[in-house]
Amino acid sequence: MTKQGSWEYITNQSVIKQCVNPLDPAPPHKRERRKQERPGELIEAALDLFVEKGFAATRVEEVAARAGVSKGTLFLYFSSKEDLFKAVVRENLVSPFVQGAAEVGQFQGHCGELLEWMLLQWWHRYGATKTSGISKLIMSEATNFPELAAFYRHEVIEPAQALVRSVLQRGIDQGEFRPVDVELALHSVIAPVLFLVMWKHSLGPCCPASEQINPEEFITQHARLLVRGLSPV
Amino acid sequence: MTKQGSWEYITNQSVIKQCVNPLDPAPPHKRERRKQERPGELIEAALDLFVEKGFAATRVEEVAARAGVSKGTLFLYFSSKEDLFKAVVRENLVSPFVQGAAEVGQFQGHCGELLEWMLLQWWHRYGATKTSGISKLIMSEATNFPELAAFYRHEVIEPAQALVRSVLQRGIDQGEFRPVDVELALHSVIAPVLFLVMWKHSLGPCCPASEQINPEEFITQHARLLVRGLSPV
Amino acid sequence: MTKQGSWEYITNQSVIKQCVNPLDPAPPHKRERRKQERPGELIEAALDLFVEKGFAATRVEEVAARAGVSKGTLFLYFSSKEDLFKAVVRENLVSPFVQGAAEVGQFQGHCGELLEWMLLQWWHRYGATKTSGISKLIMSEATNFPELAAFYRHEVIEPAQALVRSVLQRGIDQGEFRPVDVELALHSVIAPVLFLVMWKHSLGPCCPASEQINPEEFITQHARLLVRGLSPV
Amino acid sequence: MTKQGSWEYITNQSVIKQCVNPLDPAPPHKRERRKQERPGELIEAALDLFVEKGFAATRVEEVAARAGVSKGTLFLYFSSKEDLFKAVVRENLVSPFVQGAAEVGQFQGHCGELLEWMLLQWWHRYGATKTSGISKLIMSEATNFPELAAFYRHEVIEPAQALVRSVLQRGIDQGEFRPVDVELALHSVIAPVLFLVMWKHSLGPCCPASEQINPEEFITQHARLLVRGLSPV
DNA sequence: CATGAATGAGTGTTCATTCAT
DNA sequence: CATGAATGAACACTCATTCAT
Repeated sequence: MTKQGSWEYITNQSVIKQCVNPLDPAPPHKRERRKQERPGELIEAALDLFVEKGFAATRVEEVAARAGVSKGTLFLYFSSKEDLFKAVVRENLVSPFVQGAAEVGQFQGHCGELLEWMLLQWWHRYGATKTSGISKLIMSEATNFPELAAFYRHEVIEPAQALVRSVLQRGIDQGEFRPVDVELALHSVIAPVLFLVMWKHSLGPCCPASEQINPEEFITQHARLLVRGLSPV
Repeated sequence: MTKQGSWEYITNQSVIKQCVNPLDPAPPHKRERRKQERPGELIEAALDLFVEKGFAATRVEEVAARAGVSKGTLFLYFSSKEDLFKAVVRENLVSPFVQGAAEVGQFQGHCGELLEWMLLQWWHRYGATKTSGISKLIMSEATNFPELAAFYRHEVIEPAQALVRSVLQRGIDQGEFRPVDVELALHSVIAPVLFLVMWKHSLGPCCPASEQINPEEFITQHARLLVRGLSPV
Repeated sequence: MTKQGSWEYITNQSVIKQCVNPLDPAPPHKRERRKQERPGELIEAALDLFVEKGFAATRVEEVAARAGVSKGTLFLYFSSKEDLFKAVVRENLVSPFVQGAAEVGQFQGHCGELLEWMLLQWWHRYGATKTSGISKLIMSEATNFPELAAFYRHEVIEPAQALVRSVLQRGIDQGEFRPVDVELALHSVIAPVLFLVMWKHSLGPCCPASEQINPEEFITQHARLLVRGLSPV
Repeated sequence: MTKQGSWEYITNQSVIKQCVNPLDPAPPHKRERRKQERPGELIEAALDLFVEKGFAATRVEEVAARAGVSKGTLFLYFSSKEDLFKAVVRENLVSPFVQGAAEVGQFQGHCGELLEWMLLQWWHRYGATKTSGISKLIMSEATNFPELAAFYRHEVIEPAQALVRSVLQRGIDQGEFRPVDVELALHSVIAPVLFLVMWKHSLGPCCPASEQINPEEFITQHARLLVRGLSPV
């Protein structure tokens, strides 16, 4: 019970965090507006550019320009380019599972259907959005920013895995799935969609239109393949 | 006789030496002439550093130093940093792949088994080695070096996809697999192993031992899930 | 009163200072902000060094140092070494020429006199100054920097030729000169003064005083020889 | 007399020099041929390249390659690139006036005709040939190689000036020319043809065909303009 | 003698970071 | 607070010169 409680507490915290998020503040006084919004505007600009060009290839001057301030001002809010990068990742690490997890918990019905629905939801709410660039960013720069990698693992990967794990386990418990190794199967579910995100932000853009993957179709077929592979008999 | 004997002995020694360590033959001179070995040594050093630090963050001088030569010497063998990278890819990905593809062509038997075998082979020969860092590197830096990305797509990705595609198609033609969309299924096969490689070179190292994925087990189960999912009835 | 007087005196001084040496106004700060003056100072420094050592042999760092700034600052104002050179040419050759050409247009009188006057003016305003080193420089390095050569031809040579051509043609039309081939005659006018410039910046300095050419006398006599050679009867 | 004798002696010397010139040796033994010819071949290759690209832009490796030897071999014969440059200039400083001077001395007739003939001869024998690149080279690099400039002045310029001076003086003495300042007039004669050489090796090649100067026509018209300008009445 | 592999100081250019105003 | 001019340490790449063979 304590565990569950503390888990809820953490969840709440992160929800609160999301509200206090400087990107979305209560309407401030006109005079202070600019000042308070600065960091958020810089982070937003930086997110775009980091995702598009990577950490090394993004110039702070460009970030500042896109945020409509001077280069010097950027360093007033972030002590270094690395610091800015960390802030970008931290700020955008809104786990797309917080809300989704609740819905999943209330889901009544076949786990196979749930799995397919979950993956499609994940794609629509996260994978298809700009924010998914964060995942690419983290995988790309993990070795240079191990602390961010750990942060991401803890805040995003593990909750996501827990969610998928619970669905798979429920499917097995209900006799809907064969008793496979859940820890391994979990990656069969997650890997392709994470890969999709990586692809979208790396090699995808340099492939001709004829070779583009249709994400929804791919996810649907993949989910069905897996569910069929998991089903008993 | 003694003289002759000792002479023979020396001869043998140097022959042995050559077999044991061809990189260090006879007393090495300050200015060694090893035109034959240089490119290989440089490629090896470059592989290590590119994998470790990424393309942009690796300085050519470092590569040269690790190969035991000066900066200028590197440019004697490779006309640019990009050229060096291409050589690394050619040497470590293209050549081994060509060899592997030939073996697949000769395979007689169930396509399901072939699929599993292919993925495991791919893991042992490539995924498990440091060379697989190249794949991570490419995905990380593709947007900044479109020429490299195109080169990789053309030389590595497309041949690999063609191979998997042919196996899936054969399976369908032989009635072993259901007539799924091959272009989509292909990614269900490849994505998880590529993701495994990404993971290994990014977030993997910051996970505790307890959360490590056992690659062989994962690949085996994944292949079987897919094959089961693909099988008719 | 003394105070006021001395104050006035100081004010006057600084006004004078500004007139005498606008480069050193008020107490200079370590990090001076002189966006207005910088380009001019850099162009001036570049002119000196280009003339002295040639384009290729001049290092941008040296130019920056002579202008009292760092290497990076130079690139704040000029995007490349070639760009800097073009600015030097524009500032020192193109602008003054445009002004001179206007005066020629207003000249009323004998074309023979005009020719002599033009050549002498050209010498005083350009040939005799260090700026004329640019012409030598261009001829020396034209083959290596075709873009610069084309730029110079277009911006300097052709306008100058057009000017001389127009004077010759007018002389012929007015019956003051014989109807010679204007395109050839044009070079008889220009070549000697350009040669004078080349000489001044190449072999001249290594000739003993006794062999120095007096430019004004030479130009005067040359002009008169030509005019006499061009006159009818 | 002594003067004249020593002058002749020097003339002979330089003729002898020309014969001993490694570029044109008596047929040597086959075995030694290569060795003896090396420096000459290198100098020839270097002349071409220095003329074409200037000193700084010519790479010794290119010179060696054009001469068919390795880079190392070049340094066997010339201790440095500068040394090679000096050898090129020295070796090619065959005064085109040695033979011409004799012919001029024997000329009987109008000095005006002689002047025109001299300039045309000079063009055909020197200006139009590859060797005229030397003049361009020297003017371009004079400031970097003052000793070569002095050498050139002494060996080429002064004899040439003496020749032209003598013709002008004779013309004045014979009442064929007006008594102008000979030292100045001399440059009116020489400058245009030297300029022609500079032009040919610098900006000429980057001008469109329509703007090319026809050398013979220019020299002819220029000579006639001058002679007319010099003639009395 | 001739080679050519190796060197390393030097070049133009970029960009995160600083700091006087 | 905000600016933006200035900095200087890098970096990829070049090339005259050396020297072991």
